[in-house]
Amino acid sequence: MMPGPKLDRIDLKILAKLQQSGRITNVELADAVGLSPSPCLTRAKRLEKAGYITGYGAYLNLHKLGEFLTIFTEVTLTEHRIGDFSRFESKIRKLDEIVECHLVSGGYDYLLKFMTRGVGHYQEIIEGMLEGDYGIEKYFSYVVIKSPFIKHHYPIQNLFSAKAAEREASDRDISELE
Amino acid sequence: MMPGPKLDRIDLKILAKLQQSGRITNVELADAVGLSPSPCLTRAKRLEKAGYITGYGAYLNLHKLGEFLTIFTEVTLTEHRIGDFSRFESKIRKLDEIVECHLVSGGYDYLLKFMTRGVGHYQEIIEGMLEGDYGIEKYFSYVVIKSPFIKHHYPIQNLFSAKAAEREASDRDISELE
DNA sequence: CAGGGCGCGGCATAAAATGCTGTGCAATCA
DNA sequence: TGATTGCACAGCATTTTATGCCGCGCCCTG
Repeated sequence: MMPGPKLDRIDLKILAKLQQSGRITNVELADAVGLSPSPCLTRAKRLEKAGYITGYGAYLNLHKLGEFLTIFTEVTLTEHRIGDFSRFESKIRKLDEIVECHLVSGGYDYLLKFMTRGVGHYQEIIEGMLEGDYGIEKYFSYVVIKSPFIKHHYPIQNLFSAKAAEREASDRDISELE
Repeated sequence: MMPGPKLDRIDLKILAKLQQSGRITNVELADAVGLSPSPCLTRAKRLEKAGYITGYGAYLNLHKLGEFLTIFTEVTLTEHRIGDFSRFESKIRKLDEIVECHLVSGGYDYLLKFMTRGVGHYQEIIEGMLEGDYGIEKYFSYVVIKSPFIKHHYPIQNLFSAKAAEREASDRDISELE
Protein backbone atom coordinates (compact mmCIF):
# COMPACT_ATOMS: atom_id res chain seq x y z
CA MET A 1 0.00 0.00 0.00
CA MET A 2 3.09 2.18 -0.06
CA PRO A 3 3.12 4.86 -2.68
CA GLY A 4 5.21 3.20 -5.31
CA PRO A 5 8.02 5.33 -6.63
CA LYS A 6 8.58 3.20 -9.71
CA LEU A 7 6.06 4.84 -12.01
CA ASP A 8 7.20 7.05 -14.83
CA ARG A 9 5.11 9.29 -17.01
CA ILE A 10 4.18 6.51 -19.41
CA ASP A 11 2.86 4.35 -16.61
CA LEU A 12 0.64 7.16 -15.43
CA LYS A 13 -0.65 7.69 -18.95
CA ILE A 14 -1.46 4.00 -19.18
CA LEU A 15 -3.33 4.13 -15.88
CA ALA A 16 -5.24 7.23 -16.89
CA LYS A 17 -6.18 5.74 -20.23
CA LEU A 18 -7.26 2.41 -18.83
CA GLN A 19 -9.26 4.16 -16.16
CA GLN A 20 -11.47 5.77 -18.75
CA SER A 21 -11.33 3.06 -21.41
CA GLY A 22 -11.04 -0.21 -19.62
CA ARG A 23 -11.72 -2.32 -22.67
CA ILE A 24 -9.33 -0.52 -24.98
CA THR A 25 -7.18 -2.71 -27.13
CA ASN A 26 -3.53 -3.02 -26.26
CA VAL A 27 -2.65 -1.83 -29.74
CA GLU A 28 -4.70 1.33 -29.29
CA LEU A 29 -3.38 1.83 -25.79
CA ALA A 30 0.18 1.53 -27.06
CA ASP A 31 -0.54 4.12 -29.72
CA ALA A 32 -2.16 6.44 -27.18
CA VAL A 33 0.82 6.41 -24.85
CA GLY A 34 3.46 6.41 -27.54
CA LEU A 35 4.85 2.90 -27.30
CA SER A 36 4.77 -0.18 -29.45
CA PRO A 37 2.37 -2.93 -28.34
CA SER A 38 4.94 -5.20 -26.73
CA PRO A 39 6.38 -2.94 -24.02
CA CYS A 40 2.97 -1.40 -23.52
CA LEU A 41 1.46 -4.77 -22.68
CA THR A 42 4.40 -5.55 -20.43
CA ARG A 43 3.83 -2.35 -18.50
CA ALA A 44 0.09 -2.86 -18.21
CA LYS A 45 0.57 -6.39 -16.88
CA ARG A 46 3.17 -5.15 -14.45
CA LEU A 47 0.80 -2.48 -13.19
CA GLU A 48 -1.87 -5.11 -12.65
CA LYS A 49 0.43 -7.44 -10.79
CA ALA A 50 1.85 -4.64 -8.67
CA GLY A 51 -1.68 -3.78 -7.58
CA TYR A 52 -2.02 -0.38 -9.17
CA ILE A 53 -4.92 -1.78 -11.15
CA THR A 54 -7.27 -3.75 -8.96
CA GLY A 55 -9.73 -4.83 -11.62
CA TYR A 56 -11.87 -3.92 -14.57
CA GLY A 57 -15.57 -3.40 -14.86
CA ALA A 58 -18.42 -2.33 -17.08
CA TYR A 59 -20.47 0.67 -16.01
CA LEU A 60 -24.16 -0.14 -16.18
CA ASN A 61 -27.09 2.18 -16.61
CA LEU A 62 -29.06 0.79 -13.72
CA HIS A 63 -32.06 2.95 -14.42
CA LYS A 64 -32.65 1.06 -17.65
CA LEU A 65 -32.79 -2.18 -15.71
CA GLY A 66 -35.57 -1.10 -13.41
CA GLU A 67 -36.32 1.30 -10.62
CA PHE A 68 -33.33 1.94 -8.46
CA LEU A 69 -33.14 4.13 -5.41
CA THR A 70 -29.84 5.38 -4.04
CA ILE A 71 -29.76 6.33 -0.38
CA PHE A 72 -26.96 7.68 1.79
CA THR A 73 -27.21 6.76 5.43
CA GLU A 74 -25.36 8.30 8.34
CA VAL A 75 -24.78 5.83 11.15
CA THR A 76 -23.73 6.39 14.74
CA LEU A 77 -22.62 3.40 16.80
CA THR A 78 -23.65 2.90 20.40
CA GLU A 79 -20.14 1.99 21.55
CA HIS A 80 -16.78 2.98 20.15
CA ARG A 81 -14.43 0.29 21.31
CA ILE A 82 -12.00 -1.31 18.92
CA GLY A 83 -14.13 -4.34 18.24
CA ASP A 84 -17.33 -2.40 17.69
CA PHE A 85 -16.11 -0.92 14.44
CA SER A 86 -14.79 -4.13 12.93
CA ARG A 87 -17.91 -6.02 13.93
CA PHE A 88 -20.11 -3.44 12.28
CA GLU A 89 -17.98 -3.41 9.15
CA SER A 90 -17.86 -7.16 8.72
CA LYS A 91 -21.61 -7.41 9.16
CA ILE A 92 -22.60 -4.76 6.65
CA ARG A 93 -20.05 -6.02 4.14
CA LYS A 94 -22.32 -9.00 3.63
CA LEU A 95 -25.26 -6.86 2.57
CA ASP A 96 -25.24 -6.62 -1.20
CA GLU A 97 -27.26 -3.44 -1.25
CA ILE A 98 -24.64 -1.48 0.67
CA VAL A 99 -22.15 -0.60 -2.01
CA GLU A 100 -19.94 1.85 -0.14
CA CYS A 101 -18.87 2.20 3.47
CA HIS A 102 -16.87 5.13 4.76
CA LEU A 103 -15.65 5.85 8.27
CA VAL A 104 -15.73 9.62 8.65
CA SER A 105 -14.73 12.24 11.15
CA GLY A 106 -17.48 14.59 12.22
CA GLY A 107 -20.98 14.33 13.56
CA TYR A 108 -21.45 10.61 13.02
CA ASP A 109 -19.39 7.47 12.43
CA TYR A 110 -20.20 5.85 9.10
CA LEU A 111 -21.54 7.04 5.80
CA LEU A 112 -23.14 4.22 3.84
CA LYS A 113 -24.37 4.16 0.26
CA PHE A 114 -27.33 1.93 -0.52
CA MET A 115 -28.57 0.76 -3.90
CA THR A 116 -32.11 -0.50 -3.47
CA ARG A 117 -35.24 -1.18 -5.46
CA GLY A 118 -37.19 1.40 -3.50
CA VAL A 119 -38.01 2.68 -0.06
CA GLY A 120 -39.72 -0.55 0.90
CA HIS A 121 -36.67 -2.55 0.03
CA TYR A 122 -34.50 -0.08 1.93
CA GLN A 123 -36.75 -0.25 4.96
CA GLU A 124 -36.48 -4.04 5.02
CA ILE A 125 -32.71 -3.86 5.06
CA ILE A 126 -32.60 -1.19 7.75
CA GLU A 127 -34.98 -3.14 9.95
CA GLY A 128 -32.80 -6.18 9.58
CA MET A 129 -29.83 -4.13 10.65
CA LEU A 130 -31.60 -2.70 13.67
CA GLU A 131 -32.78 -6.10 14.80
CA GLY A 132 -29.39 -7.67 14.20
CA ASP A 133 -26.50 -7.05 16.54
CA TYR A 134 -24.88 -4.26 14.57
CA GLY A 135 -24.39 -1.88 17.48
CA ILE A 136 -26.26 1.00 15.82
CA GLU A 137 -27.31 3.82 18.12
CA LYS A 138 -29.01 5.97 15.50
CA TYR A 139 -29.07 6.61 11.80
CA PHE A 140 -30.28 9.22 9.33
CA SER A 141 -31.22 8.64 5.71
CA TYR A 142 -30.75 10.90 2.72
CA VAL A 143 -32.71 9.80 -0.32
CA VAL A 144 -31.03 10.69 -3.59
CA ILE A 145 -33.41 12.59 -5.84
CA LYS A 146 -30.99 12.56 -8.74
CA SER A 147 -27.29 12.25 -9.34
CA PRO A 148 -26.26 14.99 -11.76
CA PHE A 149 -22.98 13.19 -12.34
CA ILE A 150 -20.83 10.35 -11.10
CA LYS A 151 -17.35 10.35 -12.58
CA HIS A 152 -15.66 7.02 -12.89
CA HIS A 153 -12.32 8.66 -13.68
CA TYR A 154 -10.42 9.88 -10.69
CA PRO A 155 -8.27 12.94 -11.21
CA ILE A 156 -4.89 11.29 -11.39
CA GLN A 157 -3.81 13.99 -13.81
CA ASN A 158 -3.67 16.20 -10.76
CA LEU A 159 -1.06 13.83 -9.44
CA PHE A 160 0.86 14.48 -12.61
CA SER A 161 1.03 18.15 -11.93
CA ALA A 162 1.75 17.61 -8.26
CA LYS A 163 4.62 15.29 -9.00
CA ALA A 164 5.67 17.50 -11.87
CA ALA A 165 5.95 20.45 -9.55
CA GLU A 166 8.16 18.43 -7.25
CA ARG A 167 10.69 17.42 -9.84
CA GLU A 168 10.21 20.27 -12.22
CA ALA A 169 13.90 20.78 -12.78
CA SER A 170 14.83 17.29 -13.82
CA ASP A 171 11.92 16.77 -16.14
CA ARG A 172 11.20 19.28 -18.82
CA ASP A 173 8.79 17.62 -21.26
CA ILE A 174 5.69 17.76 -19.10
CA SER A 175 3.70 19.31 -21.86
CA GLU A 176 3.32 16.06 -23.73
CA LEU A 177 1.39 14.64 -20.83
CA GLU A 178 -1.96 15.97 -21.81
CA MET B 1 -34.07 5.87 -19.87
CA MET B 2 -37.14 3.68 -19.83
CA PRO B 3 -36.70 0.35 -18.18
CA GLY B 4 -36.17 -1.87 -21.18
CA PRO B 5 -38.34 -4.94 -21.26
CA LYS B 6 -36.22 -6.71 -23.88
CA LEU B 7 -33.69 -8.34 -21.59
CA ASP B 8 -33.78 -12.04 -20.97
CA ARG B 9 -31.85 -14.01 -18.39
CA ILE B 10 -28.81 -14.37 -20.59
CA ASP B 11 -28.58 -10.64 -21.09
CA LEU B 12 -28.62 -10.11 -17.35
CA LYS B 13 -25.92 -12.69 -16.88
CA ILE B 14 -23.81 -10.90 -19.46
CA LEU B 15 -24.30 -7.60 -17.68
CA ALA B 16 -23.48 -9.08 -14.31
CA LYS B 17 -20.37 -10.75 -15.63
CA LEU B 18 -19.10 -7.72 -17.47
CA GLN B 19 -19.76 -5.59 -14.43
CA GLN B 20 -17.29 -7.57 -12.39
CA SER B 21 -14.90 -8.57 -15.18
CA GLY B 22 -14.88 -5.75 -17.67
CA ARG B 23 -11.89 -7.01 -19.58
CA ILE B 24 -13.05 -10.58 -19.91
CA THR B 25 -12.61 -12.15 -23.28
CA ASN B 26 -15.70 -12.70 -25.39
CA VAL B 27 -14.84 -16.39 -25.57
CA GLU B 28 -14.76 -16.64 -21.77
CA LEU B 29 -17.87 -14.55 -21.44
CA ALA B 30 -19.71 -16.80 -23.87
CA ASP B 31 -18.66 -19.83 -21.87
CA ALA B 32 -19.72 -18.20 -18.61
CA VAL B 33 -23.23 -17.42 -19.83
CA GLY B 34 -23.70 -20.61 -21.80
CA LEU B 35 -23.58 -19.36 -25.37
CA SER B 36 -21.18 -19.72 -28.24
CA PRO B 37 -18.98 -16.70 -28.93
CA SER B 38 -20.93 -15.35 -31.90
CA PRO B 39 -24.34 -14.72 -30.36
CA CYS B 40 -22.66 -13.69 -27.13
CA LEU B 41 -20.76 -10.93 -28.86
CA THR B 42 -23.88 -9.88 -30.70
CA ARG B 43 -25.74 -9.52 -27.42
CA ALA B 44 -22.93 -7.65 -25.71
CA LYS B 45 -22.71 -5.17 -28.58
CA ARG B 46 -26.45 -4.75 -28.55
CA LEU B 47 -26.39 -4.03 -24.82
CA GLU B 48 -23.72 -1.40 -25.38
CA LYS B 49 -25.58 0.27 -28.21
CA ALA B 50 -28.85 0.22 -26.30
CA GLY B 51 -27.18 2.05 -23.46
CA TYR B 52 -27.31 -0.64 -20.80
CA ILE B 53 -23.53 -0.52 -20.72
CA THR B 54 -22.27 3.04 -20.59
CA GLY B 55 -18.57 2.30 -20.60
CA TYR B 56 -15.68 0.32 -19.24
CA GLY B 57 -12.97 1.26 -16.80
CA ALA B 58 -10.04 0.06 -14.77
CA TYR B 59 -10.24 0.34 -11.01
CA LEU B 60 -7.10 1.94 -9.63
CA ASN B 61 -5.59 1.66 -6.20
CA LEU B 62 -5.18 5.38 -5.71
CA HIS B 63 -3.39 4.99 -2.41
CA LYS B 64 -0.45 3.42 -4.22
CA LEU B 65 -0.18 6.48 -6.41
CA GLY B 66 0.21 8.93 -3.57
CA GLU B 67 -1.66 10.41 -0.69
CA PHE B 68 -5.33 10.79 -1.45
CA LEU B 69 -7.98 12.22 0.79
CA THR B 70 -11.67 11.53 0.23
CA ILE B 71 -14.10 14.08 1.62
CA PHE B 72 -17.89 14.17 1.58
CA THR B 73 -19.37 17.64 1.62
CA GLU B 74 -22.93 18.62 2.38
CA VAL B 75 -23.96 21.79 0.56
CA THR B 76 -26.94 24.05 1.10
CA LEU B 77 -27.75 26.61 -1.57
CA THR B 78 -28.80 30.17 -0.76
CA GLU B 79 -31.69 30.16 -3.23
CA HIS B 80 -33.78 27.31 -4.51
CA ARG B 81 -35.15 28.57 -7.80
CA ILE B 82 -35.01 26.39 -10.88
CA GLY B 83 -31.91 27.99 -12.30
CA ASP B 84 -29.96 27.90 -9.05
CA PHE B 85 -29.65 24.14 -9.12
CA SER B 86 -28.58 23.84 -12.73
CA ARG B 87 -26.09 26.67 -12.35
CA PHE B 88 -24.53 25.01 -9.34
CA GLU B 89 -24.40 21.66 -11.07
CA SER B 90 -22.82 22.90 -14.26
CA LYS B 91 -20.18 24.79 -12.30
CA ILE B 92 -19.08 21.97 -10.08
CA ARG B 93 -19.11 19.52 -12.96
CA LYS B 94 -16.00 21.26 -14.22
CA LEU B 95 -14.05 20.58 -11.05
CA ASP B 96 -12.09 17.40 -11.55
CA GLU B 97 -11.75 16.72 -7.86
CA ILE B 98 -15.51 16.43 -7.38
CA VAL B 99 -16.21 12.91 -8.52
CA GLU B 100 -19.82 12.52 -7.40
CA CYS B 101 -22.75 14.89 -7.04
CA HIS B 102 -26.06 13.88 -5.53
CA LEU B 103 -29.17 15.94 -4.98
CA VAL B 104 -30.76 14.63 -1.81
CA SER B 105 -33.87 15.12 0.21
CA GLY B 106 -33.31 16.01 3.83
CA GLY B 107 -31.36 18.53 5.81
CA TYR B 108 -29.28 19.93 2.96
CA ASP B 109 -29.30 20.04 -0.84
CA TYR B 110 -26.23 18.35 -2.32
CA LEU B 111 -23.89 15.66 -1.20
CA LEU B 112 -20.53 15.91 -2.98
CA LYS B 113 -17.64 13.50 -3.00
CA PHE B 114 -14.15 14.97 -3.33
CA MET B 115 -10.93 13.21 -4.19
CA THR B 116 -8.05 15.46 -3.19
CA ARG B 117 -4.37 15.32 -2.36
CA GLY B 118 -5.00 16.54 1.16
CA VAL B 119 -6.77 19.07 3.29
CA GLY B 120 -4.80 21.94 1.79
CA HIS B 121 -5.83 20.93 -1.69
CA TYR B 122 -9.42 20.58 -0.54
CA GLN B 123 -9.35 23.97 1.12
CA GLU B 124 -8.14 25.59 -2.11
CA ILE B 125 -11.03 24.12 -4.04
CA ILE B 126 -13.60 25.08 -1.43
CA GLU B 127 -12.31 28.64 -1.30
CA GLY B 128 -12.56 28.86 -5.05
CA MET B 129 -16.15 27.69 -4.83
CA LEU B 130 -17.04 30.19 -2.14
CA GLU B 131 -15.49 33.06 -4.06
CA GLY B 132 -17.08 31.96 -7.32
CA ASP B 133 -20.75 32.50 -7.97
CA TYR B 134 -21.91 29.03 -6.97
CA GLY B 135 -24.80 30.16 -4.76
CA ILE B 136 -23.60 28.28 -1.70
CA GLU B 137 -25.16 29.31 1.60
CA LYS B 138 -23.28 26.87 3.81
CA TYR B 139 -21.43 23.59 3.70
CA PHE B 140 -20.18 20.91 6.03
CA SER B 141 -17.27 18.57 5.42
CA TYR B 142 -16.82 14.95 6.45
CA VAL B 143 -13.27 13.70 6.09
CA VAL B 144 -13.05 10.01 5.28
CA ILE B 145 -10.76 8.26 7.73
CA LYS B 146 -10.93 5.00 5.84
CA SER B 147 -13.24 3.22 3.43
CA PRO B 148 -13.71 -0.34 4.63
CA PHE B 149 -15.14 -1.25 1.25
CA ILE B 150 -16.33 0.18 -2.02
CA LYS B 151 -18.09 -2.35 -4.22
CA HIS B 152 -17.93 -1.78 -7.92
CA HIS B 153 -20.56 -4.41 -8.59
CA TYR B 154 -24.09 -3.24 -8.10
CA PRO B 155 -26.55 -5.85 -6.90
CA ILE B 156 -28.34 -6.56 -10.14
CA GLN B 157 -28.83 -10.14 -8.98
CA ASN B 158 -31.46 -8.66 -6.68
CA LEU B 159 -33.22 -7.53 -9.80
CA PHE B 160 -33.20 -11.11 -10.92
CA SER B 161 -35.09 -12.25 -7.88
CA ALA B 162 -37.41 -9.27 -8.02
CA LYS B 163 -38.27 -9.89 -11.64
CA ALA B 164 -38.39 -13.58 -10.96
CA ALA B 165 -40.99 -13.04 -8.28
CA GLU B 166 -43.09 -11.03 -10.69
CA ARG B 167 -43.22 -13.62 -13.43
CA GLU B 168 -42.74 -16.68 -11.33
CA ALA B 169 -45.42 -18.68 -13.05
CA SER B 170 -44.30 -18.33 -16.63
CA ASP B 171 -40.66 -18.96 -15.97
CA ARG B 172 -39.64 -22.07 -14.10
CA ASP B 173 -35.89 -22.46 -14.54
CA ILE B 174 -34.76 -19.62 -12.34
CA SER B 175 -32.35 -21.81 -10.48
CA GLU B 176 -29.79 -21.76 -13.25
CA LEU B 177 -29.38 -18.04 -12.79
CA GLU B 178 -26.81 -18.17 -10.05
C1' DC C 1 -50.21 -27.82 -40.59
C1' DA C 2 -47.39 -24.55 -43.39
C1' DG C 3 -44.83 -20.11 -43.65
C1' DG C 4 -41.88 -16.68 -41.76
C1' DG C 5 -38.73 -14.64 -38.58
C1' DC C 6 -35.41 -14.80 -34.99
C1' DG C 7 -31.53 -16.42 -32.66
C1' DC C 8 -28.35 -20.03 -32.34
C1' DG C 9 -23.87 -22.61 -33.52
C1' DG C 10 -20.12 -23.34 -36.81
C1' DC C 11 -16.82 -21.66 -40.02
C1' DA C 12 -13.51 -18.42 -42.29
C1' DT C 13 -10.95 -14.25 -42.16
C1' DA C 14 -9.04 -10.22 -39.95
C1' DA C 15 -7.17 -8.33 -35.84
C1' DA C 16 -5.07 -8.63 -31.39
C1' DA C 17 -2.42 -10.74 -27.69
C1' DT C 18 1.76 -12.70 -26.37
C1' DG C 19 6.39 -14.45 -26.27
C1' DC C 20 11.12 -14.13 -28.34
C1' DT C 21 15.14 -11.82 -30.16
C1' DG C 22 18.25 -8.30 -31.46
C1' DT C 23 19.52 -3.38 -30.79
C1' DG C 24 20.35 1.14 -28.88
C1' DC C 25 20.69 4.19 -24.98
C1' DA C 26 22.15 5.28 -20.40
C1' DA C 27 24.21 4.58 -16.12
C1' DT C 28 28.36 2.49 -13.94
C1' DC C 29 32.96 1.52 -13.29
C1' DA C 30 37.73 1.23 -14.35
C1' DT D 1 37.12 9.24 -20.96
C1' DG D 2 36.13 4.73 -22.88
C1' DA D 3 34.43 -0.03 -22.09
C1' DT D 4 30.80 -2.81 -19.96
C1' DT D 5 26.54 -4.04 -18.24
C1' DG D 6 21.68 -3.82 -17.89
C1' DC D 7 17.27 -2.26 -19.19
C1' DA D 8 13.61 -1.10 -22.15
C1' DC D 9 12.36 -0.70 -26.68
C1' DA D 10 10.74 -2.20 -31.60
C1' DG D 11 10.06 -5.87 -34.81
C1' DC D 12 8.62 -10.45 -35.86
C1' DA D 13 6.28 -15.09 -35.37
C1' DT D 14 2.72 -17.79 -33.23
C1' DT D 15 -1.38 -18.43 -30.77
C1' DT D 16 -5.68 -16.65 -29.41
C1' DT D 17 -9.61 -13.70 -30.09
C1' DA D 18 -12.91 -10.81 -32.60
C1' DT D 19 -16.10 -10.45 -36.17
C1' DG D 20 -18.84 -11.16 -40.15
C1' DC D 21 -21.32 -14.80 -42.89
C1' DC D 22 -24.19 -18.88 -43.52
C1' DG D 23 -27.27 -22.61 -42.80
C1' DC D 24 -30.33 -24.93 -39.30
C1' DG D 25 -33.83 -25.44 -35.83
C1' DC D 26 -37.33 -23.45 -32.83
C1' DC D 27 -41.26 -20.68 -31.91
C1' DC D 28 -44.85 -17.71 -33.15
C1' DT D 29 -48.41 -16.78 -36.40
C1' DG D 30 -51.80 -17.44 -39.81
